[in-house]
Amino acid sequence: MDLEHIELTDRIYSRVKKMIFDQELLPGQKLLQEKLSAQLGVSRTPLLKALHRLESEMLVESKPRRGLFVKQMSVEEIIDIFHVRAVIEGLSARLAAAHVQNEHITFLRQLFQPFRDQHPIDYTEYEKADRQFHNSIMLYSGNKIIARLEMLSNLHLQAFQAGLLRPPEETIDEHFNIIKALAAGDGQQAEQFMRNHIDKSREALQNA
Amino acid sequence: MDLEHIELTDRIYSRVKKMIFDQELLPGQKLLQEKLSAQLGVSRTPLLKALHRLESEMLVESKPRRGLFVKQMSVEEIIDIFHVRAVIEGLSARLAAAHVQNEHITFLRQLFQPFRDQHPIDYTEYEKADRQFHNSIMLYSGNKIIARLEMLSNLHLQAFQAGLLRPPEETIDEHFNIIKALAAGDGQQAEQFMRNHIDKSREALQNA
DNA sequence: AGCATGAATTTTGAATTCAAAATTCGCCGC
DNA sequence: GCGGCGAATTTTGAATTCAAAATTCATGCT
Repeated sequence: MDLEHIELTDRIYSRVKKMIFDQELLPGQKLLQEKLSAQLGVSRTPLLKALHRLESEMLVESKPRRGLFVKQMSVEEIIDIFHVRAVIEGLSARLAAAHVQNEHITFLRQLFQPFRDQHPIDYTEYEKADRQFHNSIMLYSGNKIIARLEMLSNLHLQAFQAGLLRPPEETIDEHFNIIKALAAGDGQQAEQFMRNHIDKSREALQNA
Repeated sequence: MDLEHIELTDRIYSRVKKMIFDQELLPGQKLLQEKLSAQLGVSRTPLLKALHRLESEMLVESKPRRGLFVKQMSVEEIIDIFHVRAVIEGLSARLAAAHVQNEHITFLRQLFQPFRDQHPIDYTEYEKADRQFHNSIMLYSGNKIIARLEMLSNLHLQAFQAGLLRPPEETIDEHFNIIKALAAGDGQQAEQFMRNHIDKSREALQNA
């Protein structure tokens, strides 16, 4: 019984995901299966499995009989995602408040500490911290279904790169307020703060 | 250019999904790829693609090197799902209130009309109406991401069959109240009613 | 030159084949 | 009779092959 074995598909999945996040594969680009699988040194079978998984995470899009493409998000879709994020992450914050640990709070604080007096703020670094912040709270919720939806908070990359989102200067305090509510174990307030935080970003997007 | 063509995988996907809902394939049961694909008259390739799609919808579970199984939900997981449903469907109701059509309202009302003075209520029929009600409102939200999460409201089947949920007599009025709020275009209230409705079912589940 | 037609090439979707891991089954000792 | 051991069988994960559809390319026509 070989429980250690890591599936080829899983490794390919991670590599392709990274390629998309690193912009080695660009939004809208067609994914030539033969070429990509050759590049990765595997057959089309595990590559396809990985790509279908990414499709379910909305990073890849399939056009039947046409091929698979790196998903290109429209502003409308990003707005839809933000609506969903607001309520899902609001719920996460509420649930997390009930059983968050001290180490968790410390970790969340430390994520944004470097930017408190950094001028100008390194947007790319801040964006990474932001992603970690949101992903962590979803994990701390302890809800397994939310864990599956984590990808929702990884999808606004394009909007961020296009400069469509609010600048760090505007959001950093909101993050600390959420952390405060979590630390106080106040689920209602944590939920409210998180929802407002994400809703404001959506509104910025809608007015852009 | 053959746009009409329906992929084999898609047909297999629908058939297997139906088999699961119809309990031809039982929760926890192992899915023997060779046998199932033979039954369906296809090779393992399109069957596997379909099963992986169902996996992303949480109807099927994969245990690496062990095989694919019809997913068996634990009560904890169902509770997690209800937490998520409450906020997602609450959001759906709020968004739907903004642009719901008269025909939609009529359709929703007509779903529950038969049960108003039916005694005793046919639980199986009511469950179908309930599913349609929730799915419809998610569609009326107009949010494409919510449409992708529709499956969440199709997953409590087991809980229902186990008699763990609230009886129709208790929920029918809640449904009509939601419809009223939608008809009035009151998004806030529609959201509140929907959240309460689903949260109450979750609480019933937690106390069972 | 620009466009339409159709042949050549590429690429996808599906079936088949193959190797490695897991499961089953029968044998043996106790 | 029961439990463990190992060979036979089954099943999975991955590669390869094959057919059908889509795309590209070349040719000839206006």
